Amino acid sequence: MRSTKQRNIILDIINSSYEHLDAYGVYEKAREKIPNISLGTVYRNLNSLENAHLINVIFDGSDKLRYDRNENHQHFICTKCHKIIDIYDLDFKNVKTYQNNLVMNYKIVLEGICEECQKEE
Amino acid sequence: MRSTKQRNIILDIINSSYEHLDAYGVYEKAREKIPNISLGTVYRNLNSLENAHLINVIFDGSDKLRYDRNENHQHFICTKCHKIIDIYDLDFKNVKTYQNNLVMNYKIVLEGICEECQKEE
DNA sequence: AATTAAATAGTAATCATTACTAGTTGGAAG
DNA sequence: CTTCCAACTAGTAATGATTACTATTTAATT
Repeated sequence: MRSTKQRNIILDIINSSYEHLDAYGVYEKAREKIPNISLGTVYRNLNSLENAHLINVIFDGSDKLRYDRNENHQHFICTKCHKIIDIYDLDFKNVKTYQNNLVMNYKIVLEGICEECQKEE
Repeated sequence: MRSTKQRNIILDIINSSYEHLDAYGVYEKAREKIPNISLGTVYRNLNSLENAHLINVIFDGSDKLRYDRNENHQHFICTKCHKIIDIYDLDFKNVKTYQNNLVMNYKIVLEGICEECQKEE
């Protein structure tokens, strides 16, 4: 992965934001620095940065993905308005509520490379 | 939520399958029972069943969502081929591997209704 | 049996994301 | 420093999963 002006700016936007931006939001912020940056470039870099484990994707239940810093924390996601709240103090012994948010269920996903894909190439 | 033939069959397909079907896969299985069922009906019912917490959605990193039984278990998802593996014996003390799958990172999401949305109606 | 809101089939529309193309550039190797 | 080329970019077109729409049907209550 080469270091380009576009990629560095996109990574910086994600790392310095606490807004859980979607691709278009990143695009808008990136245009402040590079006015003619292409939306396709933003998508391509968000994907490659995610593959390189430099940023994270969040599926919030809406039709668009959101992007997040690569920092150890968890999320509460509202199933009505799709708001994302960062969690730094998760206590699994009592998760019926988190602060004043009502928790209905939780999901744990391990991500990685499966046995078959490890064998390839 | 009314009980319809279509909705009951869709719920039954999800509950009796271990394949983590996507919407089109559910549609294909549903057509075996109701040949002229509409794809829109499948999408609409998958959404309403999920809102009613009768089934679960899984985001596997691909461009389509997948649907799962509402049963307490977790998932390993391969970031290369998007394979989903059910986990019934998650041990958080050692998650560098799960069986022979290499775990790169994990995500925990609490889902529910945020403080603001609880106030509404 | 009448009523009506919710659901359906079939089709059209949306729009987030990806693909494509011609031109540009990072950075490795001489 | 120059050459070189795979990786990258801007701009635009295409894709396709999902949702919206409309006329008709139906669950289930009174």
